[in-house]
Amino acid sequence: MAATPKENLQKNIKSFKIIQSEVQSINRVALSVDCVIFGFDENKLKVLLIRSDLKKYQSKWSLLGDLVKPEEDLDTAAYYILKQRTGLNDLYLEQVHTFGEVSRHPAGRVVTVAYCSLINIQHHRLKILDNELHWHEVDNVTDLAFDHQKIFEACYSWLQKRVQEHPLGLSLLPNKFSLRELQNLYEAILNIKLDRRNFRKKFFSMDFLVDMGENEQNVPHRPGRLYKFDYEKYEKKKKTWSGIDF
Amino acid sequence: MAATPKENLQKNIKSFKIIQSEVQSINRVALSVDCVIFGFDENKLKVLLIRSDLKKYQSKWSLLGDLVKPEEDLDTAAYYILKQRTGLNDLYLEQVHTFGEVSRHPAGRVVTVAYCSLINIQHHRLKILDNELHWHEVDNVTDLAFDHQKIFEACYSWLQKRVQEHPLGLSLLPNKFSLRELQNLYEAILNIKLDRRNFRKKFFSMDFLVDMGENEQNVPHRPGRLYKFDYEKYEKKKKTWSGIDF
DNA sequence: TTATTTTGTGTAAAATTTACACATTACTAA
DNA sequence: TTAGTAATGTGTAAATTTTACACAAAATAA
Repeated sequence: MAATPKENLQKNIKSFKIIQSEVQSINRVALSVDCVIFGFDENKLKVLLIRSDLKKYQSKWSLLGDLVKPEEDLDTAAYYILKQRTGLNDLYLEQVHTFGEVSRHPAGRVVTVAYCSLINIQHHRLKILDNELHWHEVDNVTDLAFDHQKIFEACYSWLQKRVQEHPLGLSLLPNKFSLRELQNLYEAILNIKLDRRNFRKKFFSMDFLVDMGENEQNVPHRPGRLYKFDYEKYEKKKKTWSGIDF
Repeated sequence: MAATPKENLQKNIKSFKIIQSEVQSINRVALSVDCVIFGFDENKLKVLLIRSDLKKYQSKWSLLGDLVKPEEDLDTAAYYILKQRTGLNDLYLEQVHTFGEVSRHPAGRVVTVAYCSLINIQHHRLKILDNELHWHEVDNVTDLAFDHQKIFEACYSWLQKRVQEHPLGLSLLPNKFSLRELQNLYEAILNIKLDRRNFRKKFFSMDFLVDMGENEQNVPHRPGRLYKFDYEKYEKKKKTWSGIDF
């Protein structure tokens, strides 16, 4: 059934005109941010979870999140959660996706913006350990509260793709790292084995690693060279064309 | 200054516990979706814009968007805008990013979720033409209303990256297309020139093009072969590893 | 029938990716 | 001190992919 011209006009007006009265009216929803915080320890990729304290999700694990306040930017809200828990410092944070299914949250309509963060577990000791906050191996993460499993998996997939084209993964390592550590990191994130010689060749040829002139300490075998990543150089060189391929 | 244990506890409780009273309280914001709708015509990449009718943004162009209703999924809201304007049909829609700066909208706090859509201009005639709704060449898009310029540019960059790894661009073409049309499309989106022979070789080697056994009609020169894209085959073959490179 | 325009095709060179093995270094334990 | 252990560091050949590039064939228009 075709709409009358009048109906069309009404639709039309609603569709592009966001006016103050509507913004202030009941057309509002609660907005939260949820952070998928990755760490790397014992050659395992880990994620930071907390015990949900909603009865409905009793005993289930959940991501760290909070409501966004009306006077708070989204990114700010996400940083705040990280700061609270880990004490901030050169951490990597990026928005991944927004989840807005009507009934995703038991307390009512809550739209959540998912952020992915990568932190170095050694450098950032956890600050508040209530509710059993701790690191979980990603392989063991199942059955999270709410739709957090879905959010977690979206962020994990995002990370696996993203580390292949961007050096964000290095945020999981100490500033000085050996090539073996770097390779372990990639193998853990991507869940594959890589050839050691080709991995080195690849990274050296990208030419972003700076030789620190130091070796590893306290390893029960020949120590590896330590490098740092030259982010400045990387920023200058960013490439836009990588070829059509799917 | 360090927080007291009590302060810490309060922070902590706030940080993971989203309770009903909070959801229903003033901790709410208006939520909108904005669609960056791309089309392809006359070998140019185009985007669908409407004239803003807010006085503050008089004479400026803006994206198509609307408030999300409390009982409406995000994706649904985005689809609805497209349906309204173009009459729906096999269109491509994907969420790109959420923009939530506190003062991005003059009517108050409005967080907006940006979607990118690709439609075939021939197949979808515009339905409602008020407010000078029409297609603009992407090169001429400047100075949009609100933060829409930023949103547009984010979606355009996203598209340029995305077409290199996903066949979404084909949504901009008719079902049957020639390789020249396909190449023109890629050249328009990426704003580069591609070698014709290598472009064909690449696409044929991916092996997703199905020869329709037909040729172009009514061209003033040798007509090209027509192909369609085999999405099913593509879905089966999706690859996960493309190699570290940045 | 001739001129014009665009399609369709192959090959050689360069660059990149892959597979693969052995000597070196440092620590540990006898 | 010496032998064993465990990981580092390195090069090359083959395979694959990417790039650069030119000419004959097909259809239309004059």
